[in-house]
Amino acid sequence: MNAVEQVQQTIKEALQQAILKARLTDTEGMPAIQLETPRDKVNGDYATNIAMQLTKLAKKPPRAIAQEILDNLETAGTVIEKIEIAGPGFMNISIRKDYLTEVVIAVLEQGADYGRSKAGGYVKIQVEFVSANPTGDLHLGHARGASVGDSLSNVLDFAGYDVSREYYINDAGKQINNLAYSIEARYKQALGIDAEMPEDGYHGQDIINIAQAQEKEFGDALLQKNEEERFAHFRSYGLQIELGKLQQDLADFRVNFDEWFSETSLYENGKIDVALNKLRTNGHVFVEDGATWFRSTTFGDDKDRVLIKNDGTFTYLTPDIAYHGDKIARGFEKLINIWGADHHGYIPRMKAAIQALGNPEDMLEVSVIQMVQLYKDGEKMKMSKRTGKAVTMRELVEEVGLDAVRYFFAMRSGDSHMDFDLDLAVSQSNENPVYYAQYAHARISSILRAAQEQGFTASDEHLVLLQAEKEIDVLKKMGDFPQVVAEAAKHRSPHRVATYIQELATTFHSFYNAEKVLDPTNEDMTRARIALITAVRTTIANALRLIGVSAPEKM
RNA sequence: GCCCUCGUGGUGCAAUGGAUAGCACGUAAGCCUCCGAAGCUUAAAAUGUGAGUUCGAUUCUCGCCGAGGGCGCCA
Repeated sequence: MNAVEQVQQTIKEALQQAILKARLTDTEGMPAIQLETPRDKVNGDYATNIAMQLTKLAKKPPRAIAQEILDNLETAGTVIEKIEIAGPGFMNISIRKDYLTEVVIAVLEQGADYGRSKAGGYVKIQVEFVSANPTGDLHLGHARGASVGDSLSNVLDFAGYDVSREYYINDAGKQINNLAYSIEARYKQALGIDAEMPEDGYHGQDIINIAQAQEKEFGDALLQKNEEERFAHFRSYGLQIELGKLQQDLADFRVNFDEWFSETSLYENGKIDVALNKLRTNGHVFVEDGATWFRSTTFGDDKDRVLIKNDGTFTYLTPDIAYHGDKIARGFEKLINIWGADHHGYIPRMKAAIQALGNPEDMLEVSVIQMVQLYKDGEKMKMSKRTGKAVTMRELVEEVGLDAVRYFFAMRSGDSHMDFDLDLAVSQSNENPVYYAQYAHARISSILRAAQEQGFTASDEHLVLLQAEKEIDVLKKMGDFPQVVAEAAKHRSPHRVATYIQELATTFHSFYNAEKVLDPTNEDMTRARIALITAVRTTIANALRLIGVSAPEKM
């Protein structure tokens, strides 16, 4: 517990004591006391709506309850400087100014860990995201999914969850066969043979490149192999290349996974049968029209789903159920899947499967990431000019820059349909929001460099001097960070961190314009302010790190 | 037709059921002999619509209107 949390804890305990003393409820009925930071600072440093929450229990109007709490509250000698009733029954609390500066000490002590908390209780949680088929390049939508998934994972980790990031490789189904056939066709074409692409083939440039590389390496030698061998070769080779490319693209996007889980391994380890048997044992499977079905309607799906087709092969659902069964068997208490909006119709059957395997429905959470629309020159732009295909993640990063892409996706809630303004993201000017936060970090770095040259050092001995309005604003905003992270984790909304970064940068810039940090005529104040801005820089860097954006010392 | 997501200033987005609805772009007016003006200050401008639940609704429920997505023994 850092210094700020201790202050909050002290206030909560004092309120609880007062409530008990006033006999408004007993220990059993005591609601959790929420301290929020009021929007408007005339309403104090903290506010609580506890009096409103107690209306039902105490059967009195909120303001009367608030008054009774006040009458029984011991404030002498505590951090509470002032407490008053406001509006419909809020209790606004001002704390002694010398306690506000505790946050600076907390940040300087915790450094890169400032903002970390135990809010998540170390629940074992798995986040599965991207999971694009290894049959081509990642595109725009994957970039958003990767950004949101990675940011969410970072936030969960920081908020005290035990997080694992996982990518599910669809390396077993029909699409991989199509990949192999597509490479084969391109290979033949590279040899000058008239070959037709398969009906559901992949027409991307990457496939042509792979085939041409094969032609260079083997000439026509692969034609000598029998069809089965050649197919197996293209299949495994294509998979290796495509997967390697995915991994590289994601690493370059600052997204790293703990586990790359192969669909094929489910077949090899017999896990599909394990899952099917469990569904059968639990009575959720039936046979009809020559197919084997999962009675998902038992769990609210709008129709039952085929598991084994009448040709004896599995539908895509079957290994997916086995996969989720395996996740649970590995001990995860919570599964979060991040899916594109085009898969959202799949949620009810997957949730049904989770339940059919004997688990609570809410064990699986699916975050749906809505579509991204690129705009350039005010016009909708779906296709890449270069390739005529959907814009790839790599192209987007090349054009816009990694930080801007990560920031733009991190800014938005995943469930909002998003318009990505390419001109704004590309612009290297004050119009671009990513620079705003980075600029604050660079600016502080610059001041600290100057401080060092002039022989100033930080000191936490004179923090009490930080009394100016803008300084108080910065202190309070900085103190909010751990709670912001915890809330972002709880609501699975990493974009709240981006919103926070914006706010913290604003309070800093505003402070900067109002007060001079380096002042040779006031060394104590200077040293206190250096401590303050050092803490701000750490907080901004930590927050930027959570959303995968760099914190530059110079720009 | 059924299901899901979303409707907030001119535009793009925020807001655990709480106080005077935030931010950015754009618009208008100011601020650098001074630590980085990619900054600051000020102004105008918004909850699609109709009911309901509640002390209190941008938030929850239902209807309507609008946008996107999904409804396969494809993945």
